[in-house]
Amino acid sequence: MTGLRAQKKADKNRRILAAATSLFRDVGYDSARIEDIADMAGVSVGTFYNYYKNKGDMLMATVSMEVEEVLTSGATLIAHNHLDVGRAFADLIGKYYDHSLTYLSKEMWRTAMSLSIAQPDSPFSKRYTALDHRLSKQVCDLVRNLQTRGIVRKDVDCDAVGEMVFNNVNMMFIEFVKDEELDIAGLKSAVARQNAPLASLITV
Amino acid sequence: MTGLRAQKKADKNRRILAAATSLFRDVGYDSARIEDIADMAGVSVGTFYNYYKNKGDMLMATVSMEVEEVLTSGATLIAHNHLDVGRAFADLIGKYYDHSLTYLSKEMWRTAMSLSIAQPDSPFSKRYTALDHRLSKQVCDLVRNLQTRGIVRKDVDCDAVGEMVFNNVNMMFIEFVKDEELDIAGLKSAVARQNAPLASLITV
DNA sequence: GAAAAATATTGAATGGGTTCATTTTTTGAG
DNA sequence: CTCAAAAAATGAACCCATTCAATATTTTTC
Repeated sequence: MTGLRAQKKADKNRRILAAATSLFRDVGYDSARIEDIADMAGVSVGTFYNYYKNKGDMLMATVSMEVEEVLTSGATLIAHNHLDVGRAFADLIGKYYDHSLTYLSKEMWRTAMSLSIAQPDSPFSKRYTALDHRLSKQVCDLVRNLQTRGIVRKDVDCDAVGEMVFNNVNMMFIEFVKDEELDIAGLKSAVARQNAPLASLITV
Repeated sequence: MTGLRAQKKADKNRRILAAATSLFRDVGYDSARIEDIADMAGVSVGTFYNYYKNKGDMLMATVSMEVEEVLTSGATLIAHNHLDVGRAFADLIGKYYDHSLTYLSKEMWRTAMSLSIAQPDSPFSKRYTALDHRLSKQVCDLVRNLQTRGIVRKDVDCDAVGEMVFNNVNMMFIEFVKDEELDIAGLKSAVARQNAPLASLITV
């Protein structure tokens, strides 16, 4: 009657998540063995697999959290009354990039991206891709908002522009996580430079 | 005195390459076991590893061939006297996409991309990234060429535009290889639509 | 409250990429 | 031709993620 089962389950889930997060950050994703995670969580290897489909699935919990928060913070920003297209892009993209390393390391991002490309039919990839699309839509929404408010030319295809800007943001982020040397400031300024022509030309 | 050693080496290398290419295409990259490749080539597993650093390294031979040919065919196209920016983009990008599945399957592309992100310090990734940069430069060159010939506005940053267009091409290609349903015609038209605003606005 | 059913845990076994100590082959000097 | 050194080939052993049949625990039924 206590829901003992559910209680234990929740507890174990918490312990496994904590152990994995800690080890991923500590020794890196690749070096964190399932056995180590299970040991640290006080369960067996088999139990780990009852809670998570596989090692990559573990990452999604964290990736998901990271991106959901990014989306939320982006949504509030879109409502602002931006006066300048380039500035608006920089603000939104800045929010994305600034938040990106809150829960995930570069290595964890690389692994997540790598998995989502390598196994596109896995639930992992599906979820990752869905998050990407929501981010892309958000950039499109920003462009549409600017157009409605008369800042962007009436004759531009907002989705086309939004998707192009987002794809560029994404690709540059891949380059960023591939190189431990690069920092967020450099990333931002490179993207701002790339955005400049488009931003200025679509401005009324 | 015959250079017997060198001769055998070249022969084995050829046999391993042929076996791997054939199996990757036939049963897919993941299902092709090193043991199978070695068997088909008539060598031992250990010998495979004397010739290729690892399984992913095998792919690079093919990826490299594919991209080198794409670069060559792109280079001749840049010299043409394009009159329309959108058309010029579509022609170059079309060449890239049309050639992309000559030697590689979508699965092989996914694996190659996935590896290049997951292990950025590996020789594999370095080579892959270098090829990507050359492609990006080629798009920049096209924009510069159009600007020199008075078709693109004098005040645009050709590299910024070129990089943005290429990054979008690349990201869309990732989406393409992630989904076995998508075809090249659809890919081309989606990218053309995304390019349209930028192409029209940078035109004199 | 005892037995049956449902659910969860376990760790040894599996599979495939990669390594490495040992063996075989080739080369070149005498 | 002979033999020692160099180069190449070999496959059993290793590492880890993942699976699964056996075991243990919790819940439900009567």
